[in-house]
Amino acid sequence: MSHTLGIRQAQKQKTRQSLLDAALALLEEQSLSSLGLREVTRAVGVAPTAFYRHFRSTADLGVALVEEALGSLHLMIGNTVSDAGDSEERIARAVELIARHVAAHPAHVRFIARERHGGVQPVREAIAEQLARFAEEVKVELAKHPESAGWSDDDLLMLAGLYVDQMLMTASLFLEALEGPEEERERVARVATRRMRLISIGRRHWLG
Amino acid sequence: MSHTLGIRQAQKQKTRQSLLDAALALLEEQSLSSLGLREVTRAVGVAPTAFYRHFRSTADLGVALVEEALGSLHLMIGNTVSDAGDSEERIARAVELIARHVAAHPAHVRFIARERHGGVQPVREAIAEQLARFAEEVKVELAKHPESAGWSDDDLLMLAGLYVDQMLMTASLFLEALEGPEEERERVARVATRRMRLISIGRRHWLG
DNA sequence: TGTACATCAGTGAACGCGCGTTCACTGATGTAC
DNA sequence: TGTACATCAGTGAACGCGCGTTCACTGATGTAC
Repeated sequence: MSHTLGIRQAQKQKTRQSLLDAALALLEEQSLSSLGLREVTRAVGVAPTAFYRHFRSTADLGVALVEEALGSLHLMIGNTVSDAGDSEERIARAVELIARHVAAHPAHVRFIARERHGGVQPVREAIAEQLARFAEEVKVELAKHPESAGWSDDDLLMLAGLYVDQMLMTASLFLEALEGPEEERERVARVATRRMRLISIGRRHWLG
Repeated sequence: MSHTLGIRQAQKQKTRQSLLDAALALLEEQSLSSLGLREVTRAVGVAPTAFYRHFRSTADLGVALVEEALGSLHLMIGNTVSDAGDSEERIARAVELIARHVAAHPAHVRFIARERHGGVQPVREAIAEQLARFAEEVKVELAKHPESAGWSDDDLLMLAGLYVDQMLMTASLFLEALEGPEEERERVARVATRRMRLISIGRRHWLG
């Protein structure tokens, strides 16, 4: 049998994950800069001091949450921005995918939207870094499209950044509509689709 | 002589403004949800209990800050989106105006960017309300442009919202570049200009 | 203009409470032989 | 397999501190006559 984690390591991982989960839940109604260490450990059911076995501070935990929330999204990008289908199909796919992601991971999306410009510097930086990576990856995918012929690398990165920001904006709007009626989410999807369409039209006519 | 405020009223206003100023300064390094009432009064030099003569809570103070930060911006919109000049001139004017505004009121801009998705619901709502008003006003201005012939009201509002979000995004990027070298701010201006240009091109080809 | 009373912005003491951090500890898990 | 020692995740008491809120107050400003 291959390497399994020792009992001790496995238990530690489990506690760490419980701390992350509890923090994420508590962050639905406040910002990271007001999240207390004791608040988190109380929610998990461990002693306050146990926190220090896993994180130096709540800011440190926040950085771990950024990794958890955005780290796994890189694979998704290839599929979303891939050159399969025409422009209109790609837009519909992207909006649908964002809606699904928000419904599946609302707390993660809320955390990122909230802390992107939040009061905790290391967390802001971690998010900025991940988003820059996203933009880079989107750029690479966009470059594969035939519509990108003749585009400078710089212009492609500009367009990629515009898409990334638009995705985040859309995710945030879906989030606000999550508790409301289906009708509201459809409205968000429609507006997001038209925004993407307009950008897409601008893209086609960018040169000449 | 016309009606002047009584001495008592004038002094009260002054203290209130001091509380708002002190809070805004403290919010450069944290979020509203972690801002303490005693922290604010200490910075001003009044007793903690004096706070209650002006605000029910820090959330209440936050709503007042939203009004202060965004309330005065409505007039600016007419000038920015007015139909004077061609598209390229309008974009340059808007980017320049955003840069100036960020340089003149960095703390206000930071506050809005931070609390737009922040942890304090009444403040989020106040910001959302103001931004919706902005979008509405931008829509009205856009409708006056000749390029808007044939556009539905709904599509104009979609475009207006895209512009408003773009302005906020740009303001936030200028803010991050505020402490750095001039070169960095120019980079932000260039990218923002091209984004607006792309949107503007999409706009021209939206119909047909 | 002067007087007597009302208003109310800001005070200061007091309260109970939860915070982050330290420290020496315990006891289950891991490791060497 | 069994034993003896090392590791280390989680404990629990203790600390000093700042928090939000209450309350009765003071004294300058406002108002009525």
